[in-house]
Amino acid sequence: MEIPKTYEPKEIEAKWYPIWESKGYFTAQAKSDKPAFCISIPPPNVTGYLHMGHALQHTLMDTLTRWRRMKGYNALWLPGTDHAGISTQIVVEKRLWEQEKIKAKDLGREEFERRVWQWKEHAGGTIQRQIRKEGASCDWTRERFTLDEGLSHAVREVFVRLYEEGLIYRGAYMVNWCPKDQTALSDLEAPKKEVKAKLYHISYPVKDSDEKIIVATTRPETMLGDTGVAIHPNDERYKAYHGKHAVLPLVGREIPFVCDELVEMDFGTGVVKVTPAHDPNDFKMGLTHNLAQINVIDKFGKMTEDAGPEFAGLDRFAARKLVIEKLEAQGLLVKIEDYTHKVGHCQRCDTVLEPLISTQWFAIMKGMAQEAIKAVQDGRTQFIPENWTKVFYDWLENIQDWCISRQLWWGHRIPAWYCSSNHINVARETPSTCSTCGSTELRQDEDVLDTWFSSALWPFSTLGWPAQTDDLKTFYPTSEMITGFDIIFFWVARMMMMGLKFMGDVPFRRVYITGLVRVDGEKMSKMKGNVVDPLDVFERYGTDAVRFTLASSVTGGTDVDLQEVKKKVGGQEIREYPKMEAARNFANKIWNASRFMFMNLGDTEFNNSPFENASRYDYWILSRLNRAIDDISSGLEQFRFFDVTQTLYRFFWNDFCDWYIELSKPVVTAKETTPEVVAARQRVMYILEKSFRLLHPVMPYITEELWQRLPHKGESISIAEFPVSDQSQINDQIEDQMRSVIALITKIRNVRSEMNLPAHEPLTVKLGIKEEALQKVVQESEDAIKRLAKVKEIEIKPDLEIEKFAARAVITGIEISIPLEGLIDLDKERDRLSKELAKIEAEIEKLSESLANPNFVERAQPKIVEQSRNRIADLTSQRETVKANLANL
RNA sequence: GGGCGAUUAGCUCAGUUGGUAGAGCAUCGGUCUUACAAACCGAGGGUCAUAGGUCCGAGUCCUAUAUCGCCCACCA
Repeated sequence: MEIPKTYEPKEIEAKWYPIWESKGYFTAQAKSDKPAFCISIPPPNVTGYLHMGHALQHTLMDTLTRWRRMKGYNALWLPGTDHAGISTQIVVEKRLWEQEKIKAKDLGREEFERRVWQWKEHAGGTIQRQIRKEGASCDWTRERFTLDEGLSHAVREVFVRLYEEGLIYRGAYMVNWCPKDQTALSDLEAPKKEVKAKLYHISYPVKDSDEKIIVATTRPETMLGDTGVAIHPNDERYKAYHGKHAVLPLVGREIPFVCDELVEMDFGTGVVKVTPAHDPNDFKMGLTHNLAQINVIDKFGKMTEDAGPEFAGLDRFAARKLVIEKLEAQGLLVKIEDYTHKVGHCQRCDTVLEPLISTQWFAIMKGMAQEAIKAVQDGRTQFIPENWTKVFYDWLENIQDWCISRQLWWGHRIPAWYCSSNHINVARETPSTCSTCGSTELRQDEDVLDTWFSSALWPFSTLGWPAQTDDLKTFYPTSEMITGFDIIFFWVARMMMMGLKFMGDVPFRRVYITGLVRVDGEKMSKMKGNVVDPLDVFERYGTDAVRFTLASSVTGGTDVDLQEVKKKVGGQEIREYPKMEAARNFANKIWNASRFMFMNLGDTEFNNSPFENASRYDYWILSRLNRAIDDISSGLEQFRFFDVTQTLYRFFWNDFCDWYIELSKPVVTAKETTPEVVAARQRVMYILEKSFRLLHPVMPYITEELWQRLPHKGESISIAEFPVSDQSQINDQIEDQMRSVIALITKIRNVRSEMNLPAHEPLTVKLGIKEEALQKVVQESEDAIKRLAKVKEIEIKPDLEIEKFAARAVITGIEISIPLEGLIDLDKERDRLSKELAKIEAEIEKLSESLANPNFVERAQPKIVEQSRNRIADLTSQRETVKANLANL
């Protein structure tokens, strides 16, 4: 069979995915006797592109899904996309403007919606194609989109039920308003950012008095809407003002002093101006003290008529300047300080948000939040790593009502209709008459729901809810949720609440929270130019290699850091990723080990139990294999992806390639095909085949390709059984024995290298081995030692006599002498032995210190004490040997 | 202001009931040994951030401190 010398992933990857998909390997059964396993994908933006964060999470999800599928689960990885309200709408609006100079408003709602669908059809599908490239074993027959008919149905059902229960209400409250995007936002979409600003101290005259009080504000323009001045009820300094009024400068309005505990006496002067219409705190105080709400800023961020003729129409920031100028002119500006504080910004467009009072829909989350907390407390859902649990609790404990309406056109329209008398009709189906007054003139609410509202239903809406489908019965609760910490509140918490509310059970059993993918410790950003495009690196290193890299970078849920090395090639800068190179090399190693086997296979048939009457090293690799199976399985169970990949790497490269293949070579490559030779080939094939299956969840493409080339019949490794370990094949004794053989070979090589001996000159080696069993082991491994350490003659005795011109070494249980008449450099040998002696003595000293301590001997575990004694005995004998050899030089 | 995480070899990171510090990459030396130079063989390199404490014994547990990073919060 022709097989190239290096692994070329491109064609192989392109070949397999369509086969997997068309054969239906990833299609789960709605009803099955097998245990169910399900992961719902965190739906990416329908018009989005794959980034490294997806690649990371999808790799983990795919690895887990493939593993479970191979273990015989009815495994479902359910894919889909999110309509992503604001961001999609913004993208389409921008395109319309750039390409056609049309504003959305001019198109009208229906036409605009049609255009977005059009754009979705056109640009959509990209992300799905890219997910396929990752090798993701999603069940595309069950793909969902949040604006699907089915999901929209679920959204409506949930909205109506919550409304009927009084958990959704409509009202005029203060919300975060984005003057650019023209919509309300939830608190989560309004991250606070530190801003360098000024703190303006303004003096307000007290009515019927010559006194003035000083207030401090970062937003002087809002003073035009002040309707009160607040002080702390216990503040002695201002007791005299209780019940009095201040006269608002520039406006002349008389505004009352109010007492409120929200005021911090220690901050500034302890006096706060109160603008109920433009600050969340002031809004609350306004309600408490019945203060008027005067809107002086509109939804575009411009001053209103109520701000007065001089200010009306001005931008809020221009108004700020003008207010300051005027106050200064009147001598009412006391001072301006530099001040750094946090200001809410739009998550999408970074515009400084304006707190505004507006009529919106809200969901009351407190009760549901408590249920979600309980579900985690009693272990129905588990966070991994565990420390996210606390973050989750803290947020839910302090949850506020969720503003769920958005002033957008792209999304699930709120199922509320108003008659001409503004009676509210919330209904599953479009009503024809008002349920309150019977009016037939109904208009639907213009707003849509927050994107996250539909996402919150994702784990059950995608399985067919509210219909009681087989899918829903089989796969809910889903098994694992894998996502980033950045959407724990946006999404995970809300799924928990909605799942518990509407399904009566948690949406998933475990949540694995991943970190961020960084480059050289930095967040990726277009500005920095350090964005890594997954498709680009798939192309350059192979998808399997990138997957392996990502999986191996996942440790305790901490961030994944890709190192980057910049190289100039022909004046062009190329960015390389050493970890990916290493993983590519690993893939190449797998390729070449397989190549070795295929080259020597002939017409050898596959044998499921080729380990009858085999050699020690055969049983050794079998033991190593079974140990690896255990480690990999428990690692996958516990999301310990680093351990999984490391075990795969070490088992395959170090144990299998470096030792087993080398040890097997003479038999496997023999020209004559005796039954022993056939058996040896079958053993290599057996180990290799199991290795492919172990590797497959992480590296699906290369393993499928190679597995298919094996002589046995199997449809696809995707649906092959994941190896199960056989404890009876794990053999500590044999592993110990092989450790000695390996140590011996390594030591001889080491001496050769250290003594600068010719690389190819076969050596004669004398070994002093007292223990009979070990003697036997070494004797039986003579051929291997000769070949792998380049030795022509081995002599084994219980003790070695002193010899003048020889390099001497010692390992546990074995004394080594390599006669080097004429080749030896005595000074060099003396140096080498002295160093060795120093090492041994240092260890002896450490051990004897603890053994000399009676407390250690009494209190330490007996096992540990015994180990120390054995070790020290071994070291002491080694020391004597080295000393004697040194003295003889 | 609260909370969380990190600090181990030049770099990136492992280190699961406390019991002689590990890997990959990089470095140095040697090899085309017919699977693989994207390879093989060998070597060097760490007072585990600092200071205390518990313990026979601490990278691992406790308490402070420092530096970095992240999250949450209604001091205008």
